[in-house]
Amino acid sequence: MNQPDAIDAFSALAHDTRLAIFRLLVQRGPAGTPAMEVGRLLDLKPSTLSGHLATLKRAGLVTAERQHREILYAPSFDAVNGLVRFLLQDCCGGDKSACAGVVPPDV
Amino acid sequence: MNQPDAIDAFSALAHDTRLAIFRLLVQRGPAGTPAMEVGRLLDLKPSTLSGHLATLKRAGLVTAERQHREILYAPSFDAVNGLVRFLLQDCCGGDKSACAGVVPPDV
DNA sequence: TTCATATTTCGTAATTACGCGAAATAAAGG
DNA sequence: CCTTTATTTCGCGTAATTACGAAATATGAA
Repeated sequence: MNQPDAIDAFSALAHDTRLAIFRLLVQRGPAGTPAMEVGRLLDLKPSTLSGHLATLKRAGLVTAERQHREILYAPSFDAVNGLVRFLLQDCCGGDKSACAGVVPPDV
Repeated sequence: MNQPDAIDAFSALAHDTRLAIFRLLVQRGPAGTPAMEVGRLLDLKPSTLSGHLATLKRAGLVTAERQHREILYAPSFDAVNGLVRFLLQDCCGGDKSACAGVVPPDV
């Protein structure tokens, strides 16, 4: 993870509708959810939905796979982990004891 | 954590300079870093720095404490944890086995 | 108080993001 | 091929964000 990619990811999540989409995909699980179903559940116009899904995909936060007529979207947990690791990189000047308990041990 | 607060936090991080400031504070540790030193290290004008620090503080990502003449800024690790928990809430429809290993166990 | 240091507020101009209607494109079934 | 379903692209008007100079404010030292 690098700074520009992290900014793309945070920008993607910094939006009411996109954040709702991502959290919905998280709750639906790694098998993926059809775009149309996302739009139906969140009451989004097709063009608006398409733009937001494209933004999330470009940011690496979701993956897309065509299944017959529909496109299934699934969240990327690796992306979330990468973001957190990037945020907390070299935490506390290497003094792990300073932030033990509040930071995952593998950062 | 709720949706509007999460959006404020992600918006705050979705900016080149603010992300650099936050990561610098993380690396400096919980004792805090004077605003002026942040500005010196990242080469920021006072008004620009002030605005960005205020944004990060409003988003709950950093804390500020006056120490003599300076204001010490420190990162909030709790805020990061809260964001991640919010993002991954009710992951995979409650089927923890679906995302074991990629998601912290306490989400 | 007087001065120097540290930080915030305000105004402005340039840039970018936003939703969504309409039209175009893609894929699969009949 | 033709139709239906699913998704994307384009264009427009609107709204929010940005950096930063200049001035104001706050704090502590002399």
